[in-house]
Amino acid sequence: MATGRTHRPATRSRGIPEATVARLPLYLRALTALSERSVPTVSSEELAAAAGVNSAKLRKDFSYLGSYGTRGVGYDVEYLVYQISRELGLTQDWPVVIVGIGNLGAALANYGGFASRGFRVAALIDADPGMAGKPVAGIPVQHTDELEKIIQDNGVSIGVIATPAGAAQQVCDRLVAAGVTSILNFAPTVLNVPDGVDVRKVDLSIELQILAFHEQRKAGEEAAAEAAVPAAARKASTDQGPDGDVPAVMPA
Amino acid sequence: MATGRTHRPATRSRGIPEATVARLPLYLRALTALSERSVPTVSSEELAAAAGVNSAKLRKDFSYLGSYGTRGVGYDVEYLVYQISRELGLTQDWPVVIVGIGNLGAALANYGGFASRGFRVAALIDADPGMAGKPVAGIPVQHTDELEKIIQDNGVSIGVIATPAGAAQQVCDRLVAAGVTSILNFAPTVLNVPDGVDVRKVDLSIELQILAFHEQRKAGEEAAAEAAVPAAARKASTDQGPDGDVPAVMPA
DNA sequence: CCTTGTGAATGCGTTCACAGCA
DNA sequence: TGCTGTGAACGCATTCACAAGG
Repeated sequence: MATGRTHRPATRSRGIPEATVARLPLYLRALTALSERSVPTVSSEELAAAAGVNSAKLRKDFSYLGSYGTRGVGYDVEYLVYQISRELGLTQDWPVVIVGIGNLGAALANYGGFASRGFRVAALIDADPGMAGKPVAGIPVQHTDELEKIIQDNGVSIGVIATPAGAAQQVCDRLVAAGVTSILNFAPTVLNVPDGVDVRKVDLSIELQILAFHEQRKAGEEAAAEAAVPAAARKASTDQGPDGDVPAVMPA
Repeated sequence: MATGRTHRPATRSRGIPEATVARLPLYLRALTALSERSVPTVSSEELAAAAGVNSAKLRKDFSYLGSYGTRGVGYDVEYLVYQISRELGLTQDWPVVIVGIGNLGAALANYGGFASRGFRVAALIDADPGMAGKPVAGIPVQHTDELEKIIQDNGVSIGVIATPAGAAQQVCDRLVAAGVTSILNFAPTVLNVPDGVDVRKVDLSIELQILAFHEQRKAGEEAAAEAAVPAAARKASTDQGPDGDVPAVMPA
């Protein structure tokens, strides 16, 4: 993991486990929904169900933030929303640039979930001079030449890369040199970044391949199950081990 | 919990750890690149660098697949490509449907990385009757009414949900009822699925929030560092672990 | 009673370090 | 000699089960 640094720095570490951090946005979303329905309090059991995790995990997660619940009652929805938002740094405004305004970049620019939480699309950047000036999602696309200036003028620290794979590392280098320290990478490439820069990646192709792996195994199991009873000949031939553990890719 | 099986069933488990499975596509991509450059063999060290992991992890990962390397030499690139492809189930063809042809759905339909590995977009489905018949990425959009028929006629087992959050669960239920057993969810919702169905999710907003968390912490550390050492003493770099790896989005 | 908060137990994944083998 | 393959050690995450406390 990019971030999972294990450093034990001088200051009394605030130390929230990475796995917990990754779930906070999930809790926040569930809480926001409750808040909109004006639900005042929620138990760990209920909230866990809404977020798709189990309640013990949720309580443990919250215990890293502090003691925000009331025994015998549950958690105050509004208060928790605030605490988690603050912990995630969503009480401030994060200007974001998107580099690479193709199909995907445009889709990201149009994505509403952006503004909903502290994120603001500060600029769209593309290498195609023909795109310069054209508005996408109401924001004019700017040319790559302006990249450094844009980053600096807007104090951008988070960049989204939606370029073709071939351009990604180069764009990444420029973003980092200009001061970006967090990158969300949609290009199917491994990005090399210096220490102190976080990279998270989203890769459709990888996700599908992981699904295919499990899918294939399910098919093998079916066949094995079918063959198991009828045919007595249990040869060791099929080395395709029928072990039935299909891991939970997600809560649910 | 959807899946989280823990059972240790009869047969001796073929058991490839989930974390390993999630990295196989990464190795495969690096190997494919080497293959295209006609590199015949590669050491664990080199391949690990290309995939952005450390070599011990890579060797351990491969050890779950079998002994495909040669001591003192390394791995045969072509052979490994084949073995990993087979393990991931990419030697067969996976028809996929995309439901929800908005900005994102259209971007996914146009995404080239699909066909490159065993995946084929069998159909595009949208609830808007106005879209029916319109071609996106060369494929005519079909109406949601046809969903069940499409799934069954094409033997689709993998579905991609790119609808608005409000429609996702409903679409998911219909996909599952029609026979889909693997779902890639782009909608910002927790999907409930029966056992035996795998769900992976991709959520832009969550990724950004995780980045924001670390970003905020960096800012805090900077300030703390500045305050801690008023003037001189710039110590030996910032802590930071030795490994410069790149993360993964993974389960959740 | 109820539900939170948390030590303790367990399980999984990563890393280490070296034995085994071309 | 050099690199793979792997047992063992370690560390992180999850789960259990119950004490604490409204």
